Amino acid sequence: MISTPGAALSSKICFNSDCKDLKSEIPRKGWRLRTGEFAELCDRCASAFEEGRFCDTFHLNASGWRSCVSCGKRVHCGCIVSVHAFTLLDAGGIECIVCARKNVILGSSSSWSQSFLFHSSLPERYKEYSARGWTQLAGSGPVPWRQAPSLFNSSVSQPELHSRVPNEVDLSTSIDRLNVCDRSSTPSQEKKKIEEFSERLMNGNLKPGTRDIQEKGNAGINFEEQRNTCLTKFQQSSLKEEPSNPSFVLAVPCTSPDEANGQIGVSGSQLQPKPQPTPAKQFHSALQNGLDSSSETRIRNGRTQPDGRGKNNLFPRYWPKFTDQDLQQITGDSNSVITPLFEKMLSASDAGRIGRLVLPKKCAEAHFPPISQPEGLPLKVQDSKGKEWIFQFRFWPNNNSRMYVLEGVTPCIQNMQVQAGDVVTFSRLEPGGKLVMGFRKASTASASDQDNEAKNSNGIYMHGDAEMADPTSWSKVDKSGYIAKEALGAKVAVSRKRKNSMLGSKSKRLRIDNEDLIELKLTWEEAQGLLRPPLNHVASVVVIEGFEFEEYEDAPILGKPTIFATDTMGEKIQWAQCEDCFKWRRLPSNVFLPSKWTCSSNSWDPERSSCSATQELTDEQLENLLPQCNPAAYKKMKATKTEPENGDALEGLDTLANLAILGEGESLPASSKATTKHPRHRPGCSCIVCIQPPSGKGPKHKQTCTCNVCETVKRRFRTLMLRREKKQSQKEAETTGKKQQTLLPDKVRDGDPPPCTNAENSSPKTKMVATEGSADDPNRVKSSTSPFKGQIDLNIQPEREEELSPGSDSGSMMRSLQDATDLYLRQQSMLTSSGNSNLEVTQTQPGGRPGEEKISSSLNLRANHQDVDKEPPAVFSASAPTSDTG
DNA sequence: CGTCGGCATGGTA
DNA sequence: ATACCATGCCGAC
Repeated sequence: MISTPGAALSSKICFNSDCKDLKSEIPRKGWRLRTGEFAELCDRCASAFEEGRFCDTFHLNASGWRSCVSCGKRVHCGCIVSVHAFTLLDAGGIECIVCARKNVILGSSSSWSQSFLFHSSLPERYKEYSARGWTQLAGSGPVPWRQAPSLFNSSVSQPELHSRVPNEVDLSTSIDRLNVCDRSSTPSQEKKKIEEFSERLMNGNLKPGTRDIQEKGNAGINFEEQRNTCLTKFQQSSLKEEPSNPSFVLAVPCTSPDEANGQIGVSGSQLQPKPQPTPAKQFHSALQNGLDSSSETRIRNGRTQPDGRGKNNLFPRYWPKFTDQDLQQITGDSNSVITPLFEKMLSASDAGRIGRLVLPKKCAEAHFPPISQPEGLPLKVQDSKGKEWIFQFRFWPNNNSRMYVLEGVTPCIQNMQVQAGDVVTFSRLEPGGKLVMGFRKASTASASDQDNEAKNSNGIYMHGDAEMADPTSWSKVDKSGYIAKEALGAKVAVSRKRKNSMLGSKSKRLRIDNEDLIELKLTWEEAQGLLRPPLNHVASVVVIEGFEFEEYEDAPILGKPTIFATDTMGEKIQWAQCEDCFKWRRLPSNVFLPSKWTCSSNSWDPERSSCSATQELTDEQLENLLPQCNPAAYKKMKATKTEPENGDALEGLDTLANLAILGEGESLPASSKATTKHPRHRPGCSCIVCIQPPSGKGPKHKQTCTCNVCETVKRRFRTLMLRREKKQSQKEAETTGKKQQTLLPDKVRDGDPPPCTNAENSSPKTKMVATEGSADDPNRVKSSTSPFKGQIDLNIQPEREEELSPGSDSGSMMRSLQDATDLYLRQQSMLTSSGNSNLEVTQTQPGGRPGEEKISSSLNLRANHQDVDKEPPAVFSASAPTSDTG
């Protein structure tokens, strides 16, 4: 597909043989050819090339597309244009340059600094540390690394790297290379050598002269932190990037003057430059840097290992699950960047009086300084209050392996008032590379066991020191958790009061299972479907890995539930209910309503822009429009005069969304949700839905936020869209005939009530319905017909909940609304100017109790992937009645 | 006798 | 089958 260089260069035609456009007078350079010259391209192709979408544009049907083993993104590996967009992996497969670079950069930036090492007072140790400095290595050049040499040499897009002194560069990268080798493929002998070598390198960076306390026996003593060294400075410089160099943290086009091509923006990197995160949100960048950026698989499985070292090695249960609040609590200082490392649920042994915290081996090796002697090193750790502690980081030989422990943790653990079952988190604070320890109370403690934990100990992430958690900032989340706990009743009560609770590994797992016993029947997809852009906000479009996402300044909202239908003219419409008079009004299908919409806002039908105007729909029509969906919901929606929605509606939605996500293991049995299937949405999940404060309240993620949470949500959303679209296509192909039969637009006019919108079109939402039936039924996700238990009415009021039968089938209602959601999503993809409308989805919660609070969660992301637009909106089987019930 | 330190054992992934 | 890790065990103090 690439024509021969000579011919193309000499011609007036764009070098791209698939283009044939004329080059401009001053042709733009594309990739470097084997002759050394550059391909001369027309503007269009040059732009595509520079933006990294050349192969996507011109080689889509060519062979050679492969998927990045890390993020799953497809990369064209079959031409010269994209030759630098990927790197071949030792174990086979390829990794896109974004991931490859990210991993390497992560390795660099994640290098622990000695600032959290307590400097040993032992002379031997000093000898070891200082005898062989890393400058030796620096002078000897980079340690062999063959996978992605360009990753280390970029200067165009990573000026910070060049601002570093060469030694620093060599040190950081070399050590991490060593570590990468160490953790991945080197034989044990060599591994040991490398490990010790790297250890010396690391330790050589220590300053022998600074000595604060003795090596041992000082656990729990606070002290002033020591300042950093050049390695730390590197971390500072690299993480506190200049606004003009925003691409360091984000994946950047692979660019290197050392490369033959020197091209920029090959397909491996499709991220467009994003606004620089504010300093206060730098941890987002760090997170983004450290966390997976594009893999649905990884999203499903939880966060990726955020640190370069040990990446892909840690078990999911050790993956950190930090929320913004957590990070902010840790950082406090807005200039700090926090990088989650790992977390561990405290075992009885850990929390016992022995004061030994067993560290997961891979975590220890990945994130803590290498140690070659069993006595290890004293480690400085700062807790979330800013208090600093000294632990002895050491290991025991064990079965030809090592068992890493932190000794002397008892004072800290007692100080934090954590116990077995609680979770301790480790993260790194930049600048300084300080090791930060946080705690998260176990989520399932029964109230009787832990009255003092009250609402904060309900599975929503918080730090152990309860007084640190700002109650206001947690209000909504607390409510969510509170509801969850209430709804679950005794099910989730897990006693933790025994000091030596003997929470063995088995117990631990059971514990996790219990955490997941939130029988909320909403899936992530469902929750996603609830989210709408805020009103009257123009979205900024951010392109992430080739996908466009709309981002809004304000928190997303959940809009008014409407029912989509097709009128007799085949025009798509929707029915919305006035907030005041509860009459149903006909609206164009592409409009979106705020949650509190009234007739007076009905600008589309002036004649019915007042509550005094009659309703077009007859009761019968309405009845037929709704009941198939959900009698309970119908009852509610049909209600003509009940108390208006209270102001907590959105709160309730937040709660719902939180709960929904908490329960997102979806319909998996709790036991299988625990650690492997969907660790993300366990209690403590840090996904945006779980952590997002209610609309308009509390800190929000900015539209430019690139934190892992936001990125994850975006990717997930994208995947959701694709999946749904695919399903939709399949289903539509299967049921086209049926639909045609059910589409009887004239019937309504004749008095035949319109069927529920979802009656025939629930296919794309099948998966979303989910979760009905037994929680143990692995197939229930696929079922769209079984009773839809456990739904939550997002807008329900406690008073009204009483009318709802817990066992009532509101699934069809949900499906209806999901249909609407689907329509909305598709419309969003097609109608670029309709971002100011809203939908609202209503569900009922069987376990709902009067007085329970509700919150709302919101998120407004829109995937604009081409695939999403391929299919037309679903044809809704409901027709628009035109008769007026007067 | 209680605690500590180190190692061994066995369940689990 | 293996590695990991929770914790049991035991000698030293």
